[in-house]
Amino acid sequence: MPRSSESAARAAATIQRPLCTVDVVVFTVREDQLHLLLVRRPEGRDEPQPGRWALPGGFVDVARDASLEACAERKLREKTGVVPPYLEQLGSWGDATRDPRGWSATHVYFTLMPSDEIELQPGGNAEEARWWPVDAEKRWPPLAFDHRRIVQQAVERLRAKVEYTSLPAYLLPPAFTLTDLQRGYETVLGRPLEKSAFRTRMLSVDWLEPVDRMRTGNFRPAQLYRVRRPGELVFFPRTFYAPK
Amino acid sequence: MPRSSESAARAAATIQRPLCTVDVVVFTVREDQLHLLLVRRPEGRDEPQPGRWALPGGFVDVARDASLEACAERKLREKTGVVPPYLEQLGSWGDATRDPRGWSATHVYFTLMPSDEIELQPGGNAEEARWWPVDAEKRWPPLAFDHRRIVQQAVERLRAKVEYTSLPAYLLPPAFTLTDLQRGYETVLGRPLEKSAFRTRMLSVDWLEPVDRMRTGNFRPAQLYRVRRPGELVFFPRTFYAPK
DNA sequence: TTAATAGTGTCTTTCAGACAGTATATT
DNA sequence: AATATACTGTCTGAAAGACACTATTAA
Repeated sequence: MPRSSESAARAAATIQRPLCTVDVVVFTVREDQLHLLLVRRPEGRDEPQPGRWALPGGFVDVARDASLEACAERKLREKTGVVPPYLEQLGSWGDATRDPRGWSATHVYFTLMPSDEIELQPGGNAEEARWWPVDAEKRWPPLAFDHRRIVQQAVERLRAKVEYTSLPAYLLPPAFTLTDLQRGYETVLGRPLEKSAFRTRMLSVDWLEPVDRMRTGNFRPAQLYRVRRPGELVFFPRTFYAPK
Repeated sequence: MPRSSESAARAAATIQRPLCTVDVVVFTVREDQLHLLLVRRPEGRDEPQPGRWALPGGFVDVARDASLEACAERKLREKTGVVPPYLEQLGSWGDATRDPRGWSATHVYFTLMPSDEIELQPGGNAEEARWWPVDAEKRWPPLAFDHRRIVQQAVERLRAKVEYTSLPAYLLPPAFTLTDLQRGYETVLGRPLEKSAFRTRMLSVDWLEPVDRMRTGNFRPAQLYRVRRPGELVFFPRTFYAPK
């Protein structure tokens, strides 16, 4: 990969290397609203953007992290104590000015998880970690670095992909009803879906299996389902129609 | 982004940084076949993978490259002399073992271009640059690093996206007929599409405009079209149906 | 006039939207 | 029995597949 005029060994040894970080956008649903996780940066006077809210993340540690994805999983474990059921790379942002410490590239992953699994773990330095509603962007705090732009892209990608994939299943506990699942979709998309078409779509692809338990308590019991192959993503042949 | 126990300044200064590279997957169509561009790595004895075929790319140069994307554009200019009409980030691959020189992260972009615009520019060191047909994977040379895997992902992404976007327009010269465009789609997808449905789809979204010229020469003249907003990508509401 | 390519029309199929109707539990 | 929620059926509509048909040029 070095240009032919460079000696590779020299280039690898001497070329100035950008900073290399990983950030994670964590989505969940609480109280029928899509939320994402932000953490407060420490206040130390050597810190850039002290006290600002930011995506959970940090430097790749070449000694501990086998790969970018492993690094994302570590950051996530440190903040939420959870091994993500689904982790997708959103993209990379790298340029000379996004971080005052120098040319830096961040590698962003996103994940979805049921909120009741999560116990937020404040970092050793009394960092806060908090859920913020995705809508109500006006009321977000100012974000560190270019994280606002990154979050916007993540939300865009999530919404686009929910139109034709099984992504919202990862917002739910292992067993759920079709109504739960539909509410998951509707919460992410921010619009109602038609019940009959929704159920036909979900059951026409063989990715759910009924568990032999029903959800009871509220009037007529409902069939509980679970995902056949957790970790995989299912693609539907069309997007939901946009409403008129 | 550093862990709270670390001083940011110290971390930025002392943490060992991964190598940071950019690679580009360049697609084109020649003789009704999808091709991609590979370059031969130099033979110098300090070079890893000497003489192997690889994606065009190389180290990010923090002094010259304003961003990852700018770096991709530079690599491309050096190899093909072309400013890409479309450039999309495919993803990043970073781990401890993919490059013998150390922990490295590569940032991969892909692009499509009409092949007649391109004059391959061998590097100063008599590197070769060559087009390879995407099918006939068996007859590819062994690729350097993890580039085979990356190429496979790029092809997958391209084919998936062609099902519901206007991507193949970037394989064509600025003015083209609907038949040309259909052939572009068919070449990428490797299967025939139905003419009537294809034309209806293309014209139902307002992204093409007729130029007041016809393609003549071969029997009945055909209307030439151009893309209304070059650089943009159009999304169609459905994928083409998979054939039975 | 024929060959070859450009372009249209018609019928079927697939699947989502709309919405009404039936089913089964709790109270 | 009333009610709330679970689930199904039927009709419509949008866009793709299949394929036949018409249109316009060069030779």
